[in-house]
Amino acid sequence: MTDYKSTMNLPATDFPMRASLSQREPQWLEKWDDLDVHGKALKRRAGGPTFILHDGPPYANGHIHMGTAYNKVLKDLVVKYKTMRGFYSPYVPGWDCHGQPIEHQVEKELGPEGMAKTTQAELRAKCREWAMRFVGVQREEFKRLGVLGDWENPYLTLNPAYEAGNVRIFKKMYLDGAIYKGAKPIHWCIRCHTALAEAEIEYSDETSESIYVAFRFIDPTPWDEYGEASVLIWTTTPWTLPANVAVTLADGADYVGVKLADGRVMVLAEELVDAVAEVAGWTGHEVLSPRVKGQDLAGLHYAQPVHDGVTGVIITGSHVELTTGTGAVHTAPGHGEDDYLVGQRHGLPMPMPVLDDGTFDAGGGPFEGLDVRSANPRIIEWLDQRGTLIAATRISHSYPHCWRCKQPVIFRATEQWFVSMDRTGLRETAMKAISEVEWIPGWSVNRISAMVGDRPDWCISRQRAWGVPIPVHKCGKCGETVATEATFDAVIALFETKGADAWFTMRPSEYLPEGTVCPRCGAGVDDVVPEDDIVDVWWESGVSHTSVLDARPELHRPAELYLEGSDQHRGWFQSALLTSAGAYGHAPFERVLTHGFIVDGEGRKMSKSLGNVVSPLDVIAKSGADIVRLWVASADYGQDINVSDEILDRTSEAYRRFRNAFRFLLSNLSDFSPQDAVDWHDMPVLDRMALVQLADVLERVTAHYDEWRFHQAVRALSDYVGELSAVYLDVLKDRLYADAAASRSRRSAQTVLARILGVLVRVLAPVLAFTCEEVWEFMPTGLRDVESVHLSDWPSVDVPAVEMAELRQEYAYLLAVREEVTKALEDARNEKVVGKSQEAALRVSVPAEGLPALKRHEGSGLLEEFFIVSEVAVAAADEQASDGSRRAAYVVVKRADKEKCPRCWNHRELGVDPAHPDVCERCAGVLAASGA
RNA sequence: GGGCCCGUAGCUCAGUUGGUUAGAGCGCACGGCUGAUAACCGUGAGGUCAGUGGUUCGAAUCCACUCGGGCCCA
Repeated sequence: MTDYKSTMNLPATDFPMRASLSQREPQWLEKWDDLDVHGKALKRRAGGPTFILHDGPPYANGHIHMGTAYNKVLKDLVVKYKTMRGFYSPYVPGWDCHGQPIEHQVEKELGPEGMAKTTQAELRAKCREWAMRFVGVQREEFKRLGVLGDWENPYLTLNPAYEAGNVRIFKKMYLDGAIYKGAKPIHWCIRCHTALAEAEIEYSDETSESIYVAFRFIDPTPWDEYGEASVLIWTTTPWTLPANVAVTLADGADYVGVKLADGRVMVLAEELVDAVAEVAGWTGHEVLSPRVKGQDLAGLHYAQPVHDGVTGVIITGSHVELTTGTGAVHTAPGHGEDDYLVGQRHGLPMPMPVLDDGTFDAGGGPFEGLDVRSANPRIIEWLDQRGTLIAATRISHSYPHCWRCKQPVIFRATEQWFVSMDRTGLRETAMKAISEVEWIPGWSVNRISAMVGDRPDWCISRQRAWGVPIPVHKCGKCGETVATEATFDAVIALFETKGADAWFTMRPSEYLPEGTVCPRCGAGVDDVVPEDDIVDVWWESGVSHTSVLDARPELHRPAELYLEGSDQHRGWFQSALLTSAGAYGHAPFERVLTHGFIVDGEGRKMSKSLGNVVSPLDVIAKSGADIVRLWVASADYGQDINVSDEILDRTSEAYRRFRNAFRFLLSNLSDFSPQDAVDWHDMPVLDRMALVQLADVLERVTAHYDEWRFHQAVRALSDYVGELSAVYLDVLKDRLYADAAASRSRRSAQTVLARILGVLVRVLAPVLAFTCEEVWEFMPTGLRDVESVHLSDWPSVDVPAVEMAELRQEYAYLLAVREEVTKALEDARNEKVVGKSQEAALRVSVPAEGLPALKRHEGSGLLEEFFIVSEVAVAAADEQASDGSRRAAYVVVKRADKEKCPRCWNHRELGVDPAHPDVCERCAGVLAASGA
């Protein structure tokens, strides 16, 4: 038998079936670098509509993780899509470079001795070095993910111009009266004389005093008829009693009086009476009526337990627990977070009798001069002598300690700087700004509104070294704040030229205007000293709308989009919103997209202890960045996003399907160029149907992208490619392989394949950034108009609109019939009647309503082609299925009685052409034309 | 403890204003093909829609509670 294989147009391409992404991707990175794809894309879009996605700066410490990778890829997806749609969409990545974690790392590296020898300026230099190192590390890692942007010129919060932006906003808000100096309790180490951040605290068990103290009421109470009433409090920090100003009760809880054996009445939460009685060793006590709700006792006054002649007040709060203690919480706003917040809400004073070194000043009353720890037993003894100590024991509990000296830390109010939410109406302005922003997904607006709606004033000062100074001065003589438009402008100029480092090395007289004087005592510029504190890093990153969006000519404020994880409702979204609302009166973004957090396959957070951490770097090394990108695009970011080995395996399988489809398309276009294209009206109806399908899927996918539903776009494409492989591509093989290479029928098929390829490679490019570039390189040169797929335009498919509906309907009908055919073929296969479908001859019976649609194709070859069988006879169905249901078709399968053509493998009449007696008529024609 | 949110087949996702037997793709099982071949095609088995209780003629969909999970607070 002659070998006909060589006479066929079998698929041919060098596009590898195996992706080997981890090896091949770097090659495309190089190409993009060489071409400057991001820059070129921007030039192509210059003058067009803009779409600014403003990057939220990740912290420049450590390697990237799944969360940062996810976020960056999602951003890149948006930028690539918008760029293809014709938007001028520059992407300027940024890093958050200041802050306690870096300072802490550097300090740990230096060790205590090294720290002692290091000046603040030197420490800052080391912090800068550290930050820059990780900017470099993360930059390479983000680039490796295929993220395009201005990597050579990112924004860094430590750049002088950026630092100056902080001062611009501060100046505006300070001069408006929104920024004030107040006090707030923070963790304080009395041995190191320093403030501690949460990360600098180590918790360990500690034995503490546990005392119950009676605060005598001076207002009438519901229990007065039984004796002298007191509210009974419990505390483990007796030394905070001199700072007591209130007692907080639980709102809805019931309180009762308890008459003790000695006749006094103690007021406490009813459900804790038994527990307290046991600890205090009460016997013969009596629970008195009435039972009163916490809120009904609010406003009563009692005698301050330490200071004679001073009173405290009963208030209520939601933080009061009824599991331990008495349900009546001793409240000293200067000594605890809850106490501070509840104090703020009730407008309580905040006495702070403890000095830097932990000793009491005059506010400590009888304990002045003692340090807080040695004061404890003295206070207990003193209370006992006064008769107000009801019980005293000791308990062991977890207590915070200083990471440096391992000593217990205390909560102590210190002077801090605040942004007021209400003095200048910032809360109102911000709430209005929120309402003008598009929040995606929709629930996101609830979250940000709730947070801004009831957040306390923003404490923006930190007692650290590595950051941007609070840009005000104080009078060295009287302590008054020195901050005017002129001093702010001088600081802005200083930071812009020399950076914030100059704050720590220069004297104010070197950069402040000569005429600067203290507004209170009139001291001159030589007596002015700079503020020690630095600004909260959230403030710093927040002002990027000014330091970056306003500062860079290619960007603008407000940005079209901020896109971050949902934790940023508390973080960057809010700090950006508040600083922008405070300075400009509106939001810095037009819309905000938030995504969920990365969790493992079971939905639990990733942690080292659970051993479920997946690193993007490992995935890149094992499977490639495109797998990461496809995983990102496939997930619904509206909720938490799962990742696990299994999920990534599934992602790789989905990837392979796309890749194989690309390979098939490429391999059948190796001899095709645009001038071979066949016009719409010269195309077989199947090809026109395929183009309608393509137009439909493109429309769906575009809508999904436009509505930020990337996973739906990927799904639509995946479904499309699946059906394409199963139906159209499978059907086309006969024409592609067996018809004459340059025949109109084959060229028509190729025309459609080329359009499909052109659409797929473009619409998938934002997701499969590397693979689509690879495909681009393998496409016939006539099919690509630019050097890189990432420079190309979003595709369109031109199909005569009037014909679409009919073609769509007819295709749907043919497909329904085809489904019955495949089922029947499967049955026949199981009966060993046929193997491959080409061995089959069908009789297809259809109900009357479908008959004309099918009948008119009978004998044209279309049905045989579409079902991939050798013969189709169409008949009217007069029967119904045995179960009474109506099917689209009833199919009888027989083995084709004609012989198999050795060339095209269809069963046809052979030898019609005596010149080629072995083969069927079609193949004979092809052979004759090619001169074989 | 509070605020916002999530829980549909092994995996990723659809399920329109509550309306027949809850869908798809992948995976899996079985089969076909060997001219997309570490591919391709077909058939099939998988779900008490987290649970419980309500509202309703009817609930995956509305309400309440419980369980599990996430972020942010405390």
